[in-house]
Amino acid sequence: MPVGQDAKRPRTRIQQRNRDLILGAALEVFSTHGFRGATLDQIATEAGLSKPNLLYYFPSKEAIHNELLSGLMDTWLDPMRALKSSGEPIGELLAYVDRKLEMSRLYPRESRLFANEIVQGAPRILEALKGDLKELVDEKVAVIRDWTKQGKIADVHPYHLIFSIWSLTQHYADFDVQVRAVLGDEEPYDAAPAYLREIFLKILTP
Amino acid sequence: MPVGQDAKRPRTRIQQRNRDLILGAALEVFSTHGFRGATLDQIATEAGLSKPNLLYYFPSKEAIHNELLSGLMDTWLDPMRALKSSGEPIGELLAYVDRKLEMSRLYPRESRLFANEIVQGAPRILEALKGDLKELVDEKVAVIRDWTKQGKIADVHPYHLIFSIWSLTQHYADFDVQVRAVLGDEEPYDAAPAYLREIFLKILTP
DNA sequence: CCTTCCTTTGACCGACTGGTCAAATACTGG
DNA sequence: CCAGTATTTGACCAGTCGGTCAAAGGAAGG
Repeated sequence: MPVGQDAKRPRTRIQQRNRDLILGAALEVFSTHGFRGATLDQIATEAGLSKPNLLYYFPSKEAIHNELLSGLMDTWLDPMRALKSSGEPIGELLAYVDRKLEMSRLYPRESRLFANEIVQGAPRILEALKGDLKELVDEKVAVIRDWTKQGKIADVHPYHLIFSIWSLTQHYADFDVQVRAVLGDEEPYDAAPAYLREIFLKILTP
Repeated sequence: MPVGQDAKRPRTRIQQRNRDLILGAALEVFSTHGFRGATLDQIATEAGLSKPNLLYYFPSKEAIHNELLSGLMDTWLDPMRALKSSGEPIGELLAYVDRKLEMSRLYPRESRLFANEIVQGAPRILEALKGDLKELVDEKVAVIRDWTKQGKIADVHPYHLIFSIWSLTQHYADFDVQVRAVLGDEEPYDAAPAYLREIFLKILTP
C-alpha cells in the first residue's frame, strides 16, 4: 500500500488516477466473471498496469473487491433513500422505479457485480444486507404501509412490492444479453421505462 | 469417457449412478461459483469421487457444464411451452406465472446456474438464446398479441410482459439470500405466490 | 480358475493462481 | 542539482488449476 496513506483517501494525483484505473478495471472483470472467476492478471492487463503495481495500491484481490462493494452499496441505495414520505405516494413510487431503472441503464456493470455477489450467496456482504439494507427497507416499508392505510395506494404487500421494483429494474442490466437476444434487432429495446411505469401504475392504483 | 458409450446414454447402472452424482455435484458447485470460479476438485469432492474418475465420465470441465446447461434449457422452457393459445387468456398467463414460480422454488440451483451464465454474458449459450428461446418467445408473443387484439387482456407490451414474468419469478431463487436478509425472521417468506398472482391480475385485466 | 472388460486411482504435468521482494526508476521539495 | 520519497517492475514462490497416463482393482461370464 502507498506509504502516505492510512487505508483511506489517496494523496497524490498519481495515486488517485491509478486507484481509479484499478477499480474501473476490477469492476469490469469482477462483474463479468464473479470474484473467484476473476484474476489479478486480467485486472492488471485491463488497467494497463503490472500485477505487482496493482498490489502496491491494494493489499489483496479481496481488498479490491471489498472496496468496490462497499462503495457500491452506498450509491446503490440512493434512489431508495430519496423516496420521501411527504410526497404524493404514487408519484413518489413511480419516480423511484424511474431512478432505479436509470441506475441500471447507466451502471450495468455495478448491477452485475452486485448480482454476481448475491447469486453466489453474498458471502462478502451478507451482514450489510441484514444490517443497513434491511434497516432502510424497513423504514420505507413503514411509509408504504402508512400510504396504504390512508388509501392513497393499493393494498399490496410492501416488501414484495419493493422486491418487484428491484427485480424488474435490475433485470434489464443483469440479463441484458438475454433481453437483447430475445428482442432481436427489430423489436425496440427502449420500451422498458414506459412499460414499467404503466404496470406499476396499475399495481399501485387503489 | 466410458468405452461402451457413444457420447450419449449411459449403459450400465454404475455409469448412470456416477454420471448423476457428478452432474448433481457440478450443479451445486457451478451454481454457487460460476463456471470459472468452480473447480474440478470441488466437484469431485462433492460427488465423492476422485478427479481422474470424474474425467473418466466426462472429457472436460466444460463438457460437464455444457451437459448441465443443455439439459436445463429444455426443462426450463417447459412452463412456457405449456402456455396454450386455446385456454382462457388471463387464466393461462397466471398459470404460467405459477408454474414458473414453482420451478424457482423447486429448482433454485438450476435457476442460479442459468443466472450465473446470463449475468456473465452467456458466452456458452448465446446461440441457444438467439435460436430456440427467441423462437419460442416469438411464438407466444404472437398468441399474446392476439389476445390483446381480441380485448381479452390489457394492451401491454408482450415481450416486456414476458420479461416481467421471468424477472419476478426467478428473483426469488436467484436473489434468495437478499430476500431472506431483508425479510428477516418475522416477515412471512411465502407471500410471493399470492402477491404475484395479484399484481399480474392487475396488469393483465383490460 | 482365468480372461476380459469396466472402473478407479496415485503420481505427475505444464500453465496459471495470488502474492512477495529487492532493485530499479520517476518524482518532489529544497 | 541533489537527496529522499513515491512508484514501478522482473524475477520469483508455493499452491492450485485442468488434464493425462500407466497401472491397479473389480465384476462377470465361461
